[in-house]
Amino acid sequence: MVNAGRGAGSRVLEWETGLPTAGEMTPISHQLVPPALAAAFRIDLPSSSVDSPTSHLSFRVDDEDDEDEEEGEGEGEGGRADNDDVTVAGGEGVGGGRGRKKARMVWTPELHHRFVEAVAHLGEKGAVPKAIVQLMNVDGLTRENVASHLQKYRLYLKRTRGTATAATPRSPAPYVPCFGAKPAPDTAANRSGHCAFVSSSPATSSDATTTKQFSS
DNA sequence: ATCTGAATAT
DNA sequence: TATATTCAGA
Repeated sequence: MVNAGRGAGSRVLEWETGLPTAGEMTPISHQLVPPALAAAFRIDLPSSSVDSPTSHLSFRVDDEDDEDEEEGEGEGEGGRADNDDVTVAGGEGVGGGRGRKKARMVWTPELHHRFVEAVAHLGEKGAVPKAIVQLMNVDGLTRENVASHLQKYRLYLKRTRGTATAATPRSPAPYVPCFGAKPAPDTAANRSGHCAFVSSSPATSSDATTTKQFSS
């Protein structure tokens, strides 16, 4: 019931402009099993029940000093507070930073989501790495990281639009092209227009690997 | 100096 | 293979 009519093209314009706001459509953290019900059934949940959308915004980097790349599964965060600041793992973050080398950055879905939102709010015009990095406010994230990802992002958008001859049965494209809209005004309040996150991956249970970057 | 595109590396 | 990092050009 998604693809119904494909005759009117101008209808898409309205669709783009009438997109819901982020806060209006962020119930991604919907719990399949309510705590009360779980308690009633004595179901043992992983532990985390309510997690904020922008709480654990931190990407893990794989430290590959030697040639040993064997990592264990590190899972289990305990305390969580209203941390709006995003931090990056692998380095100190602020201050001097004496870090190490440059590990491979892992663009976690949440991090990528922030990236997409930043780009969407900046607009096609001001979607420059510098602005994105500053808007994201991610400690540890450098422009190179964003630039690289931005390149991929643009390519993905181009691909999605270029392949429009009949149909696209190859890539369902989990993301919705945000480029093309957003005039990027300076003083005007950016309100309408948001990147719709159509995740068509219900996942069996607890799957955090829903967003698999832009695959071909 | 920053941004974009392509090549390379893992 | 895919993704991230790095190089090189505008």
